[in-house]
Amino acid sequence: MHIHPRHRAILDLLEEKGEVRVSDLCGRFSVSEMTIRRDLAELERSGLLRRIHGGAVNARGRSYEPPFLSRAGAHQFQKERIGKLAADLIHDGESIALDVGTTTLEIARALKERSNLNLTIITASLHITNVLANSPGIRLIVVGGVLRFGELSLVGHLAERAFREFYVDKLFLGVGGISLEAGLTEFNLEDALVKQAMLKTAKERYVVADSSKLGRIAFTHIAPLNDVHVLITDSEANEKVIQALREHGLRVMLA
Amino acid sequence: MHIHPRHRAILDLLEEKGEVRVSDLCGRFSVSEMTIRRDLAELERSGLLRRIHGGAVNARGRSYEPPFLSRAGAHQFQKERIGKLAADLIHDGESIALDVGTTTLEIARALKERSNLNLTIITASLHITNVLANSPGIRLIVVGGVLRFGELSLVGHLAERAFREFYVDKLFLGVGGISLEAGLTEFNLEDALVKQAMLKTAKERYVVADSSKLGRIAFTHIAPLNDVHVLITDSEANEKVIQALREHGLRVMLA
DNA sequence: TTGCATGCGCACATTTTTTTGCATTGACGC
DNA sequence: GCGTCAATGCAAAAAAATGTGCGCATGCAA
Repeated sequence: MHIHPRHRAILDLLEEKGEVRVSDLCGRFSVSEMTIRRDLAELERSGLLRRIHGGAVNARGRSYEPPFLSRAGAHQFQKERIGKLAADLIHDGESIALDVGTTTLEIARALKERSNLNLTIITASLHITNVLANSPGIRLIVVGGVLRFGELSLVGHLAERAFREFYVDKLFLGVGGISLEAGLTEFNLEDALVKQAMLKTAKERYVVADSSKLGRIAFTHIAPLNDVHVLITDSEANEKVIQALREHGLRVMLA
Repeated sequence: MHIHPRHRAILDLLEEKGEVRVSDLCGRFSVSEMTIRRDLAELERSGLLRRIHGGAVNARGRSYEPPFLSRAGAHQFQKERIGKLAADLIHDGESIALDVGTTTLEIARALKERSNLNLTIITASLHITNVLANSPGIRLIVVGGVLRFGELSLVGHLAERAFREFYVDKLFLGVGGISLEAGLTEFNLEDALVKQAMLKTAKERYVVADSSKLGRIAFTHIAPLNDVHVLITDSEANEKVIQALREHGLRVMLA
């Protein structure tokens, strides 16, 4: 990729100060504010910084997170964008299944931001439950099961059966990998079984996966690609891979 | 999600001091009180702090809603003693059902302290789940259900059915009231239904109730006194009431 | 009770920043 | 020379952040 020297300089400044302002940068580089905004927008798309009103801050070191929620640092920014886009697809009154995972957790966070939304949400993730607890307007159904440490996900026959009993408008599924050859795959067998159950009961089925998951094959098979309708990923994704997935009949949305 | 540096600074201050005031913050950041109020409102919506009159306090650590917290304060010492005593009755290898409530939560906390204990615990309380998550040796089964705000308890047919499917060695039940006339009673109907389901599947059935619950009658009937074997309460309890309960065949333990 | 002080939050005004559409520039290849 | 294309600038419109005025609630002291 051809990197603009100004971009490099902006990132250096950001590294040094932690925060930069549009008004400051345009003077420093003798360009218009418009140009700086475009620069920042592009750098933000690459996940190298985060835009704020009037400037930008370092993408790393966002520290005010509730401690009990572990942030998966990797591709965090892409996940947030995916989460936001997914949340925007959800309409008032719908019933939604939210899978376990850091990307789906971002959907939950984005949903919490949107108020006056009446939703029924079913999930096997206690992280998501903790985020959405006490959100007015959201009726939260937690499936039962054995608690899997770390992920705080519920697995086992209680979980699988619970999903079989509810029919939802939309499912947002997280995966360990998605590829043409192996379809949807996952690292943990028990989680995979739950995912299979989820897939059976949803009208519209979305996979959310940041670009690092594309083309990757994890340990267990979940389902063939055809079982889902839409993939939501981020704009860093390799174009050829996306094209191939589209030709396979999958609708792909870029966040 | 907004990354406003001021938000970040407010949270840092909060972390340091434990409490911040609107009037102080608006001077510190040279903005109007209105702006600070808006900031605090937004941060509260994200669950990062708790608003109080004139300012905000840290929400981290014990991160949940007022109703539960305020109730947790009452008779806290007694509850801790009861929890400790109950936990001491639990032996390695047993399976345990832990009911929803502040007293049973203390049992969970006491259990977490005791290491090298292999247990299977089933519960409908997300507070308890959060306490016991990642405790080595404890296999945690969470029943499913609809999340009841405030209590963070799971209710409904998923919860009831889950309890019916597991047989446990010991059940520790919390109640809203316990009396000779009305037996075991509870404030919330849905919780009461779940409690009934729990009672059916346990070999040894304990009620934990601090002395303020004795002689009190809450809204719904759970079960007659005969359905439980032991009451664990604190030593503040009225002796006559205890005597009466003992004569009725209930074993009473004082913590 | 009344009056006062404090704090809250809505509605609207103001300021700042961003977005958008379009024009301009200059490098590059033909 | 000339068309193309990416980079840039400009200005109007839109959106976001902030400030101000005002009514309301609460607590406290006269």
